[in-house]
Amino acid sequence: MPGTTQPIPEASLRRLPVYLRYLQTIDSNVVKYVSCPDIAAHVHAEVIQVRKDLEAAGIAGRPKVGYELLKLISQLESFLGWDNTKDAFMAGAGSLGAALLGYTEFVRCGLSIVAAFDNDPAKIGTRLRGKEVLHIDQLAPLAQRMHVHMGIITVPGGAAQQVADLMVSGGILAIWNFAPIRLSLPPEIVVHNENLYCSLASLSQKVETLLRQRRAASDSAQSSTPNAEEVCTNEPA
Amino acid sequence: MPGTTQPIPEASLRRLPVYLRYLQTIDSNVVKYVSCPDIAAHVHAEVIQVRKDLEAAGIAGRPKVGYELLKLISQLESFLGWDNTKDAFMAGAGSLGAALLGYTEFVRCGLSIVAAFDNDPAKIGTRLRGKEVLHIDQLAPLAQRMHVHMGIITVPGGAAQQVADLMVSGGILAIWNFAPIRLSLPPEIVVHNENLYCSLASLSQKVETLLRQRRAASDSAQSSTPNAEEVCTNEPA
DNA sequence: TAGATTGTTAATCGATTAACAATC
DNA sequence: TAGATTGTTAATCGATTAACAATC
Repeated sequence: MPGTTQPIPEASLRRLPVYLRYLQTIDSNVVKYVSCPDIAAHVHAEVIQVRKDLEAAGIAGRPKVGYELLKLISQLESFLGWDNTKDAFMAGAGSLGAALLGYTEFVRCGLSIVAAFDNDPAKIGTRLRGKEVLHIDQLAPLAQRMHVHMGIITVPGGAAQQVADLMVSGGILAIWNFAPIRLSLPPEIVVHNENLYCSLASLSQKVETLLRQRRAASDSAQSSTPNAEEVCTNEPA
Repeated sequence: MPGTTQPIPEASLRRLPVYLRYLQTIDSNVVKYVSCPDIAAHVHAEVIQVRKDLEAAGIAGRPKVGYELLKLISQLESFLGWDNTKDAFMAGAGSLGAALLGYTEFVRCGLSIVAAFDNDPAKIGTRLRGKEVLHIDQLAPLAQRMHVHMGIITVPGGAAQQVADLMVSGGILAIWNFAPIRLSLPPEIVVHNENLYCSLASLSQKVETLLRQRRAASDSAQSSTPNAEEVCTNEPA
């Protein structure tokens, strides 16, 4: 069916910016074409995976030649939506909010955080990393008036659902949620959860396993049965 | 082979803390047993997925009865390594570092950030959220002396590899990396990358797709061919 | 006993990997 | 032409989902 494009796998999607970042380091005056083997070697990935990911992004190359560097970069940026910057409102003017405003590269990735919102009277009217901090009540009406479609939630878990509802009522279409709760939202809203507790679980479980194996190894070493097991849980990246 | 346990899928691992969080909200004086259907209903997951995840964590229940609440909680905590707290050193005393120190719940998840390290003379000797900020040169020797096995990297990308090498030299076994670069480390080191650009890519691509469909829909509406497509890219949790 | 839940095995689905043809 | 790379199809692998038996 024309117009019905296969959605790209999440895993591929998350690898594309890694490729893009490498491509952007290449001097386009010297190098005109890049190949999948070249990209793969530099980002420590498999050649086939790179090619499949580009294919999934709807990007084609030329056999034997490869991909035109500048064209590939712009195709990736376009696919990711990084070529036209979207304004975003951030709810929560705490330290996490400050940290996110410190990611100056976000604007090169199509994201411009234009203002922060909080309910702390002491913060209203101040500036956080140069951005105005407004009262949370203004979020919805301002989002509507300024046609802001992206929201970032850095408030505590207890306030996140309320804030998310405000965002939706203001016409926000996509939410980057850093609060460690599951948001209940209309299905058409795009939500990306950045739950650090889930990440920590992954990390700490692996460490725990590692430490247990170490203990087991040293125990068996003491009982003169050395059989330390090699462990490799390093992430591809 | 006895002792050779199947590693749990990453996806299952990331769901376990969600179940655990729900279980911890239950009054153990009232409820003694919980079932997969119950958990699934509360965390908006599938019953089979919950059961399979628990099975993957090596946790067994009793047919018809379910899982003993307090036992299940402690089994999950034990599996995740959240029952014995590990000390961690954090490299980078910036706003992201401050934000992470603000996650007071981390200690309940087995992670205690005991000190921060930086190379900015203005920061050395100060305190960040009550934690001492020491010179980065002290990280390796102190890690060794204090038997700290976990490291958190919140420094800029350019300094991350250097800092990671320091950590490894100090005997650190696991690294939670918030710098947007791929670290080259010995394979036995456990690394978890928290690359926000990858997350942003995922989010912005979906938003871009959504906006394009909207435009296409409104265009075709103008040309009297209304066929707006419903889109649902909401994440499970 | 009946019904609800876990345990276990099989089927499905999708992502990754492999193999080979097409191309420059 | 030969060789390297992309394009395309098939095979593999693993996670998810389904089905049904075992259990209390």
